[in-house]
Formats: sequence, C-alpha cells, structure tokens
Amino acid sequence: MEPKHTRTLHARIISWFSEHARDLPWRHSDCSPWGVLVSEVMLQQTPVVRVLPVWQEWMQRWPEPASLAAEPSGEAVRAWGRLGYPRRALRLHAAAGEIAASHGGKVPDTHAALLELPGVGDYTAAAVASFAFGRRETVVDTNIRRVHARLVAGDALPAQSLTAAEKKRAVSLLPRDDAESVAWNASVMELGALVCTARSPRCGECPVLDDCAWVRAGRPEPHYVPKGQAWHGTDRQVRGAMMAVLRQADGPVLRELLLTGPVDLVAPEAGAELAPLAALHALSAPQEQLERALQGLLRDGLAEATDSGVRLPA
DNA sequence: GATACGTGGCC
DNA sequence: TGGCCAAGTAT
Repeated sequence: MEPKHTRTLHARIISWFSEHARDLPWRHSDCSPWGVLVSEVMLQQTPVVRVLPVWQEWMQRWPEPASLAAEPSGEAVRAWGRLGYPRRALRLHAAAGEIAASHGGKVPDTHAALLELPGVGDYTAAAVASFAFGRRETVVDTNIRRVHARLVAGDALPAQSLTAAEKKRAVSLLPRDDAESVAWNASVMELGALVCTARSPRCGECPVLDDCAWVRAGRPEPHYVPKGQAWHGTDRQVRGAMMAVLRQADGPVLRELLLTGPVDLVAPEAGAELAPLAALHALSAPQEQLERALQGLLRDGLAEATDSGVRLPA
C-alpha cells in the first residue's frame, strides 16, 4: 500500500541525482567492493574532497585487502595522512587481515558479515552491502537523517541520536525494488550533501521543495542547540599533534622529545621535518597531559614503544 | 546513552 | 576570529 506520494518522491529525487550527482571514483561500476569499503571508512566524519586523493593512493598501493594485510599496520596509519581519526586506518588494516584470513580475500557481501569487521558499524555495513553488492539495505547516515527530518518530519535537524522512530521511517521510505533502493540511498545522501545541507540549505535547487514539511511549516528553528566539539586544550589535540610527529618520522622518536624536549635540542636548520614537533611543543600542554596522550596512543595501537623511542607500528 | 576520537574549511 | 560541521564506531 505504497502511497502515490512516496513513489513521486522516489522518482524525483533519483532523477535529480542522475543529473547532479558528483562523479566520484567509488561510484564507478568498475570500483571493487574493497574500494567501496575503503571509501566508506575514509568518509566517516570526513569530507569527500579530503578523501579523494588519499583513496586514490590507497587503491593504487593496496588494490585488494590482502595487499594491505601484508603490510605493517603503521604503514596504513602513515598513508592515512591527515584524514583524521587514525584509528580508522588501524581498523581498516585489521579488517583487511580478517578478509584475507577468513573470507578468501573477498569483502563479505552481507550486512551481518560486514558488521563483524573492525571499524564497520551499522551505517558502513549497510552502505557497502547496498553500494558494492546492490542489496536492499536501509542506509542511514547524517545526510539522510537530515533530509528525512526536514522533508517528512518538518524539523530543522534530526534528533541528536538515531531514534527507533527515525529508523522505522527510513525503512518505510526505502523503495521495494533492489536496484531502486540502491539509487534511493545514494540519491538522498547526495541531496543532503549538496542541497539539503546543515547550514544554509539550497532550497531553490531542491527537487522536492513542494513536498518539504519543514518548508511548509515555515522553516522552524532546531529544537536544540548543537553542542560543539571541544578541541583546544584537549587530549585529542595533543594526540593529533603527536601522531603528526610520528607519521613524519622515518624511525623511532625519542620519548623525551615527544614528552618534554624543547625544540632547540635539535639543529635549527633541520627545518620542515621538525615542524610537527614544533607544533606539538607550541601547544604547551601540561606534562601530565602529554604522558596521558602518549599512553593513549600506545594503548590504542597507534604507536609502539621500542628501546630507541616511539614509532608507528612496524 | 554519553563520551572519546582528528582535521581543516567555511561563514 | 572561532564555533560549527563532515558518508560514524567503539566503549
């Protein structure tokens, strides 16, 4: 008993996608499931423009899971560059290992099996099953949630966490047909990324403006004030600065250099190679915080201690 | 459920 | 200038 209204939404949004979608390499028909998986993990909390060059580099260097699995995890972390949340690189490396060891080197093609992989949660499992394998899955990411919130619920923003009602709504909105469901997932996500954006939505370009509950309601304000992500002075900031030092270094970095060492311990003419170290020290983080940050990196497996210092996992 | 977890561009 | 935000996951 699918209402005519819903069918119209499907057709209009998918049609919009066919004309306005970005040409992204992981959407090409010749992109492997591995390429899709890598893209999805890289895209977690990270803008497309920053992912593109790193994804290209990874695909060239590690065209299949087994090639990544054959390298030390530190190589994955180094090649992750400045994408952020480097533990994702670690988990992708671990996932590649499991795929090589337990799945015959092939990315699993079901939501349940994908969910077992490190770094793959409900969103990524659904996205890979849908985009790489054409399965009918309910993909719910931040873009899709926002589009549904405005278009259907009439709210400026989705709730702060995914609710059961929201998930149910997403399920009910998904087209019956497999191929159409895949197109729908990609189309709604793209609409949220390009038109129905968090700030300053481009309603003039929206293919379903006529049906938008939020616009109809006079574009009311959000029900809550989004709380910002603390950064200055946090352990995260210190960890990030430390990781930058480790990525840039060829080998182990003296523990003292990481924790206390003033930059002038080293020859000034060393130049650019020392920039990350200078940046770390410029934070003027308390000794205790530096220690805590380093312990965190070691605990998380992002770094490892050797006799001569700290380095990326080798 | 709340919190920790990177990074850089934009308004 | 500085807070907000981006295809989330794990604990």
